[in-house]
Amino acid sequence: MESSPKGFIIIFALYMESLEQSLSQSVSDHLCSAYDLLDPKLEFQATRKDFEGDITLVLFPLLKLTRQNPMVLGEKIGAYLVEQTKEVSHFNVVSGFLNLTISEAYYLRFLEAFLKLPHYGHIKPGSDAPTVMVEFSSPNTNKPLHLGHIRNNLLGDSVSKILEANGHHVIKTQIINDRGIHICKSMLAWQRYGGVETPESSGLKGDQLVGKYYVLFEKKYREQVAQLVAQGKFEAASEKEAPLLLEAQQMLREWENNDPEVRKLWAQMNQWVYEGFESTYHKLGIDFDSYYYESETYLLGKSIIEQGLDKGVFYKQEDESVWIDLTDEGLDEKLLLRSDGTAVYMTQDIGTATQRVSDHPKVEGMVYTVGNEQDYHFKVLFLVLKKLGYSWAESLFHLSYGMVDLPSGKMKSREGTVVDADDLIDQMKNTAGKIAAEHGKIEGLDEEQREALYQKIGLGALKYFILKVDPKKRILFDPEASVDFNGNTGPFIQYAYARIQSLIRKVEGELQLNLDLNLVDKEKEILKHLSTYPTLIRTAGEQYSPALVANYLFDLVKLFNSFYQNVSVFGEQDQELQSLRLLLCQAVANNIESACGLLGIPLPDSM
RNA sequence: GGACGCGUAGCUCAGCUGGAUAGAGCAUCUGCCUUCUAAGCAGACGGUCACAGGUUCGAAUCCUGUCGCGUUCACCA
Repeated sequence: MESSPKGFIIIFALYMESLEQSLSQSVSDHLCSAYDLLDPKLEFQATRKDFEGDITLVLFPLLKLTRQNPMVLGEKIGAYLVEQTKEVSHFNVVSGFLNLTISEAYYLRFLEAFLKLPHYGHIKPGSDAPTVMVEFSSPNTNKPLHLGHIRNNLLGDSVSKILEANGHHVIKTQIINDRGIHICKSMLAWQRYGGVETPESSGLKGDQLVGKYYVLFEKKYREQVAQLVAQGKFEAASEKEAPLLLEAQQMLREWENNDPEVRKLWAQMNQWVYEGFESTYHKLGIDFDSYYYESETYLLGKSIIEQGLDKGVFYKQEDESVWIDLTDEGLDEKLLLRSDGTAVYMTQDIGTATQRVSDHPKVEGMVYTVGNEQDYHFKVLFLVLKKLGYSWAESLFHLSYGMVDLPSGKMKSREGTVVDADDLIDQMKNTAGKIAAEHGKIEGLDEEQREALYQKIGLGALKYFILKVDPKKRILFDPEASVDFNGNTGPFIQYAYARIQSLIRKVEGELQLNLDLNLVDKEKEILKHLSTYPTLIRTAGEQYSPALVANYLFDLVKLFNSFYQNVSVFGEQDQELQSLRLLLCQAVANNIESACGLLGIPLPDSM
């Protein structure tokens, strides 16, 4: 089994895809010989609910080629398929659509194949599989993570898992913006107004503590400006000359000059922030394989700009600032290095990208998970890297996503409407506990088990809520709606899984699958849906979209619930039918586990 | 103003590489717990797919224009 993962996958993962392929081949053969056509394009689709059949061939595109009317053509192809293939059991033609019914034996064999793999449809990366780096999170180090970061983290993490399921090696990474004036502001405020406070002494998470001083700086700075203006020493317009700000700028220069005192404080405060972030990542169930720090890559960026100047890709203005002209590409001219030689945002990103490739020479692609307000930045970055001639620059992708807005509008720190990540995670967990208690489902669980359960449900609800929306669309985060655990939600998915686990716990002995049984409609619907999973994984990977996985899961669980509530499993007297149903449930549970794994959603065995 | 994105049921969203009568969840209303977990199931109600043209056998889907919302066009990150 281990020896030949590729062959293994082809046999099983493509079981249903091969159905379409083999049908396609048969139809094509028939058309070519009967109508003298060359490789006609065939369009298959799932048969609509209201019609009898499983898979449908659209006849319209073939009418002109064959000069037949739809009824006649459909009858001919249908009859041919029933006679020539063992998969098609019968057919009907309705106004241009040839509906084919697939034999039950085919679905049963599919179920047998499905159960043999723990993650049916996922492709195990071989040793020669391509490596992709996925960058996400990349927070500012001056404030705690908020709801927007949660979307970023969940997207990046899930897309990483989806790419892995598509047979890629994935390196999850971040770029940490640990350099710049904003850090110095927090440092200065801490020095002046805190001095001794640490996470331990204050009981605050490190990121919260540093964030507190960043806010404090802004407050003191505003006060200072106001005071100076009141004293007539100052025009409001020249607020950038205020002593506190000048002091922060002085600190940045000292940092760049490697002043040991400043560097020590900087290292200390950043460490606090990182520890705070890690605790939030841990709560979210997220981790990273590598970290990049702007303080370590911006110099490389500068040297690459120099190389680009030599190559003539960039040009220097009279004031010594460096630019690239992208007007031929329909974009503007873009600054890459300031006139004083210092780095800008772009400089640093160029450095980080090249650093990553030199650290991981096998990297064939990079995904940047960054909000859509930076669409333009990444367009420029990718173009710059291409113009510098890097081969890997051809396979860069900006995983751009929409903002998370509140019913009251945008989150604004000034108005205190920012939804803190830690608070939100805790709230979801509390809500899970409250609802579980209302349902009377926590009897017999000890405190530890309850906590673990609430954690899973709360996190599942949060992740599903965020990931089910198409990444590029903005999300409206309504606290009211987010605590609803009915309908299209994470707990809905988890609940179905828990119900199946409950059934499976009752099973004694080995279950045998008889391939010669009759299926009821609801069983067949589930198998049909399961059969689309491999294609779904591939599409989700191509489109970098966890939302597709979430929608797939929702549809699966709806079908399962309907089956569960209308078809009895243990009430079935026929042992073979009972086994079939239990195995079908097992397959659904396996699939929920695989798909939830891609979304990072944990599953409880009971709830 | 230029560029990019979005506009589908009261609300939140699927569907968008063109295919049959546009689908879900929430909300509202009916039923269903003496049978495997009711965080569920069965059903009802709800639509000018922003608007106007075009492409064709066929358009929510593709093209053009208009309107509305958002983002972006810094020697900020």
